[in-house]
Amino acid sequence: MNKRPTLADVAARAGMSKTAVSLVLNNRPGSRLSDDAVARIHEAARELDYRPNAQARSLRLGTTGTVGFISDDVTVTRFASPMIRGLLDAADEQDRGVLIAETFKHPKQLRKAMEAMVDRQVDGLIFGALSARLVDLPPLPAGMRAVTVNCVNPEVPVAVLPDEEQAGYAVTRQLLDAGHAAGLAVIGNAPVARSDPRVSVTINRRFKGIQRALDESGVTPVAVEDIEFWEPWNGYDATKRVLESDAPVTALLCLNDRVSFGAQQAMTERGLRVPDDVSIASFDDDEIASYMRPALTTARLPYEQMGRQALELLLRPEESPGEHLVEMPLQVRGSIRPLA
Amino acid sequence: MNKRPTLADVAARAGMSKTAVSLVLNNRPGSRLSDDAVARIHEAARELDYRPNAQARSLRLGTTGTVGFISDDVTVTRFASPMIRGLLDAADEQDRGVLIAETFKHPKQLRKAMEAMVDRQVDGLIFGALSARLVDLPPLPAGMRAVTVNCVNPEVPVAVLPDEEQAGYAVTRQLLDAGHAAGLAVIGNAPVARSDPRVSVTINRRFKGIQRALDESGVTPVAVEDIEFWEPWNGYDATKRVLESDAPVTALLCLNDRVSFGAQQAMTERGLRVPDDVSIASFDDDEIASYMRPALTTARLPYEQMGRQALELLLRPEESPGEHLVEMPLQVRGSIRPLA
DNA sequence: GTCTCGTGCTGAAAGGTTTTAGCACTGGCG
DNA sequence: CGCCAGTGCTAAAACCTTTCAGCACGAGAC
Repeated sequence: MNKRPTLADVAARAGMSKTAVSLVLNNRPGSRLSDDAVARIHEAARELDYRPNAQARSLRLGTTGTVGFISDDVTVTRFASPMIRGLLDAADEQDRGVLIAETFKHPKQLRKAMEAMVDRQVDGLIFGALSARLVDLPPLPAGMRAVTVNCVNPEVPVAVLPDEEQAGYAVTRQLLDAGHAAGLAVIGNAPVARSDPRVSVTINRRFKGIQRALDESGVTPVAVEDIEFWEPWNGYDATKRVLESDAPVTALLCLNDRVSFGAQQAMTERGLRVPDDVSIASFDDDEIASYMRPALTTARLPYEQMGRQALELLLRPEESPGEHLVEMPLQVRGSIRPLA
Repeated sequence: MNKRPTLADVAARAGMSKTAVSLVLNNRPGSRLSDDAVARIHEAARELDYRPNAQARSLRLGTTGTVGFISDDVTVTRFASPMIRGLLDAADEQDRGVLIAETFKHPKQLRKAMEAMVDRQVDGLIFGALSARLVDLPPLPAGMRAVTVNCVNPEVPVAVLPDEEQAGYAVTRQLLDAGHAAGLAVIGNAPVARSDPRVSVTINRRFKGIQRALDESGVTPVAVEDIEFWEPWNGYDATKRVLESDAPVTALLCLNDRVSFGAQQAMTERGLRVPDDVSIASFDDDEIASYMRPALTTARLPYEQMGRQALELLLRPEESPGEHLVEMPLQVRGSIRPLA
């Protein structure tokens, strides 16, 4: 039952002082130790399989090499997974640990999670949210670095968000370029959500991008259906309404993939096929998008990139305040048929 | 730019020694301080908003109040989310922090992740995997507590697994009880996976439970289709084969929900409806199961419970070695039609 | 009047690291 | 010879907590 070797053990074995060992192992420039001494120290450390005690080091340094990730619900939803992946990946590259907490229940929980992390002396905090919205946060301790990802907060200087305007433009462009200018229906206008930043700060940008593409080509949709929540059954209902209205629809621009999924079911029920009868494109690249047949053309929410970028921005010494937009790449699959 | 207050600050303010403050704040039994002193100390701590320095405490105590969670891929997939939720939830209740890492790339990464956590002196390690399989782990440091969740390893004494045998039985029972004894097809036998514990240690139990229910009622399926990987397109193909064989099928027992999803597509294409023409039941309660119309009857993989239980077992002082099976609750939805 | 015991409290060490300040020695220069 | 600069190295403090050992004092017992 022998404990972990300490710096002192290494020093003793190498016949040097703790100072010397510390200097060598952290190879501090300017410490002029003989080559012989350096070699002996390295050898002793290797033999003992010495690993520094992180607590002791943090205590001395006031820094832990650990960052905290706090999310409302993200951690905990399928949406989150790629975000965490990106974050962990980047953290690993920079030899940082990641402490994680979720706070989906209550502001009190958020405060508690933050305190727990601050007590553990994290070097920075990343706040993530499920939907890209304005979030409330308790005041940050002075000097605490922070970045928000997929959300914004006035106290936090740097935010990582998906570039929804670009995506709105790209998806619409894709449909128009395929010749669907005359028969385009938009499934999922969301008047309520669009007016409340606490629901989403980016949703309007998605629409703005869509509008820009439409204006550019002088196109007016043949139908625009409101949906309050972008869920499959609502997409199903809305699509049904459009199909029953006898509007000359050749393509559905759905506001997300779950809506597309519902839309496709509605079409299948009426004997319409994708993309032969009606094309579909949408947003998010939800898992479901690749299960559908044909697979869905969609603009991907780049969660992994966002997670990665959040961590890198947090650790980057030079502040780069402001919004960092991450491109939403278009996944071109089989759901759009080019019209002759 | 004032730093956090320390124990010494509180002591000074209360006119007491650091010892006294420590005693009071951790209310150690047997330390007999006057009521007056206790009150003064609490007051001083409150006024300064004192919070103990976690590193210093850990250094002294050799314990950090933090557990590590390492997963192959779990962190990072939608499967994982509920597991992490359960784990974080339980951790929060016990005032533990959770350090997280993933190792989906390489054994070397796993080793590195473990070392990082051991260096940070976690009080215990939880290993999670995407599929319930036998995993390789580097040797654990002596005295390190550990539990595996959704995987097993000979070095780790306690493992948390879903109770697949019970689920197999329950799902099959549900179909048989609905009168489908004479027309039951099994979609997704997986001969290769069944023979390799490094792919899955639980898959055989699922089949065992199915078999038990079949034997109990003296039922032989009208078809058993092999599928190597349980993905939608394979389910689609397998179902198509069954439908084309003209076997008198009234119900499909699919081995997971993604297979069900593909199966349903194959049926829709042939103009068959669920559940009117054919019933379906399966396993996992994947997100997709609730999107399907009708929603799928399925045995839920209880990831959240498993995560929670893993953490609780890790922290429970009395060892309870062995496998801990968590029930897979049957989600009864609309995909099974009772036959008259 | 001395001993013993209980009460209320504190000093100092320990835990493992980093870092500042400085010691001892050598060789070269005036 | 005396001085200085450079070289190779180390003692000790500091980071903040917990806890062991024990001090001082007063009261009661003998």
